[in-house]
Amino acid sequence: MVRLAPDGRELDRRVVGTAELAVHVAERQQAEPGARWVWHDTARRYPAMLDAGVRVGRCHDLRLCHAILSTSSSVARAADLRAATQWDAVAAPEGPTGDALFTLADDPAARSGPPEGIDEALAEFARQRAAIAGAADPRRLEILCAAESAGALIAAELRHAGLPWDAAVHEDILIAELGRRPAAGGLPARVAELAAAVRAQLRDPQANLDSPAKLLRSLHRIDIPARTTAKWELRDFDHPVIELLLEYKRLHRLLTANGWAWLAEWVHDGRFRPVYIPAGVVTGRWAASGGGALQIPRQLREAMRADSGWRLVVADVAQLEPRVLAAMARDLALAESARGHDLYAGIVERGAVAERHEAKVAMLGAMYGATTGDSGRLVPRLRRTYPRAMELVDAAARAGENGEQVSTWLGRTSPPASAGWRARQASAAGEGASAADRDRARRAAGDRGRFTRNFVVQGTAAEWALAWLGEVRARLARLDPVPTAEAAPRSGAAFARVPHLAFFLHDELIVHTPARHAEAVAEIVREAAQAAASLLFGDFPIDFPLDLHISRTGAKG
DNA sequence: GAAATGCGCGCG
DNA sequence: AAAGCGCGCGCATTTC
Repeated sequence: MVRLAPDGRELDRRVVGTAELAVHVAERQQAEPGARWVWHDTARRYPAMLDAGVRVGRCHDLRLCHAILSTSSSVARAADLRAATQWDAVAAPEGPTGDALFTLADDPAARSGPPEGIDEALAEFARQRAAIAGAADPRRLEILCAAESAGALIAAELRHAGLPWDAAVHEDILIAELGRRPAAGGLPARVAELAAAVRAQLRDPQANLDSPAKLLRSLHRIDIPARTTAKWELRDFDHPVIELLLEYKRLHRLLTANGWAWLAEWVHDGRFRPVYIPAGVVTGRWAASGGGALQIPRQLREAMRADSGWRLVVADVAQLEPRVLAAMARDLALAESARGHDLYAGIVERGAVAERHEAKVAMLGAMYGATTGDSGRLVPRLRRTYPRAMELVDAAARAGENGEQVSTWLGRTSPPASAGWRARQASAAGEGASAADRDRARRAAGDRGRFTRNFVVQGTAAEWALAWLGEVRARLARLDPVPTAEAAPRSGAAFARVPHLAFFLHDELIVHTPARHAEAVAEIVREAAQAAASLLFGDFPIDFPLDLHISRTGAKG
C-alpha cells in the first residue's frame, strides 16, 4: 500500500494484509473523505472491507480501466498499455484467509494474474494517467474511468447488501402456479397434470416434452407441421394440444429456472445476492454470474419486500437507448419527440408513423439493424424524420461492415474484427471466390454491422446508467444513518443503518431505505438522472424521465 | 464421463 | 408479430 500526496509525491508505503488494510482505509476515509483509492481489482479487495463495515468513497480500479484504455481508439498510445503485462487479467478472489489460499508464487508458470507489487501498480497507474491526459478529449475518458471504478464499488456493495426477498411470497406464487411442492423428485401437481393432458392429446403416453427434437416428431405425428417448438411458432397452430403445451412449457420454465431449487440456492436470510460483473459485456453493460439476476421474471417481482420500517424505491428509465441516441447525434428533432414521458408517442406526434406500436418497432429496428418485416419496413420513415440520429447508427453499421471499430460516447471501443472474419472477407473478394463464399462473407459483414450499430447505443446507454448509479450512490451517502433500533441488519455490516442501492439492471435501480428517507431518496434518484445527463451531454436538451415508485408494504405478515 | 453445442426462454 | 442487439441458465444431445 502506498499513500500519495495530491501532486503524486509518495508519502509512505507498507505491505499489508486485507484485515489491516480495512482498518487503515476506515481511518483514512474519516480523515480524508475525498481520497481515491488505487488498487488492482475492486472485486478482490472490497468485499472483505464491507464485511468489516468499511465503505470506500472513491477508487481507481486498475484492472477495469486498463481494459478500457488499452483498447480505446481515443488513446494515442494504447500499445504502451497493452505491452504492460496483464493488468486486465482477473485474479482469483481473495478467500476468507487471505491470499495464502491461492499461493501461486512458488509456481511462476501457473501465475496468470497481474503483478502484485506497489511499484508495478504505481507504474501502471502512471501509464493510465498519461493515456487519459494524452487523449484528444481527456475529460471523456476521465469520466468513463471514474464511472467504471464507481461501478466496481457498487457491484460489490449490491452483493453485500442484497435485494430484500421474501421467500414466503415467492413460495406462495410457486404453489399458486405449480401446485404443492412434491415430496421428492417428482413434478408439482399442476405440472404433472398438464404433462399428462399434453401426452393424451399427442396420443403418446411416453412422449418426451422436454426434448425439442422428440417433441417436434410427436407433433408431426398428430399432423401439426411445426418447424420448431418455439412458442411464437406453435401459437399459430389451431389444435387443442397447443394451449396445454404452451402452459406446460411456461410452468416447467418457472419450476426449473426460479423454483424451489433457485430459492434454496440464492435466497438466504431474506436477501437475493447475485454476483454482478461490471463490464462483463463488451459494450460495458454489466453481466451477472449465478442467480440469473438478469432474468428474474416479472411475475416474481412481488417477492421483493422491504424490511419492516423500510421501503424500496424502484426506478427505471423510460426508453433509455433512443434518448441516448438523440443526445449522441445532437438530433434536436428526436430530442424534441423525446420530451416528456413517452418518446414513442412523441414520434407519432411528429408524424413519422401513425401508431405508437409502429414507433416502437421502428426505433428498435433502427438500433438493432432490422431489414425485414414490419420493423424493417418502418425504419426508412424514421430516417426521413430524424436524419441525424439515423445517420449515426447507419455510420456505425457501415464501419462494422468494413471491419472498422466503433466507440461509445465516452470512448469505450468495440473489439477488432477477428482474423477469421477478415480472412473470410478477403477470400470472398478474391478471384477464385464462389457465390457461396461471397454470400457467407456478406452475411458475416451484415452480422458485424448490426453488432457495431447496436454497440454505440447500448454502450453509451450503459455509460449513462453508470453515471446515474454513481450519482445516486454519492448522494445517498450524505443522508443520516437511522438509530440502531431502526436498523436493517440483514443488509450487511456496511449498510444496516443507511439507505443503500439494492439492485441494478441496465436501466433500472432499486434503493432500500428507511421509511423516513424514502421521499428524499426518490428525489435523489430523479436528480441523479439529470446529473448523469449533464455529465455526459452537457446542456444538450434531452430528458431522462423515470418511472418511479415507493413500495408501500414492508415485510410480509 | 466431462465438455461443448443447440434450443428455448427469461430479462434489458 | 416473433425479425433485428446484448446477456445467463437448464436441459437434451453430441462430441471428445
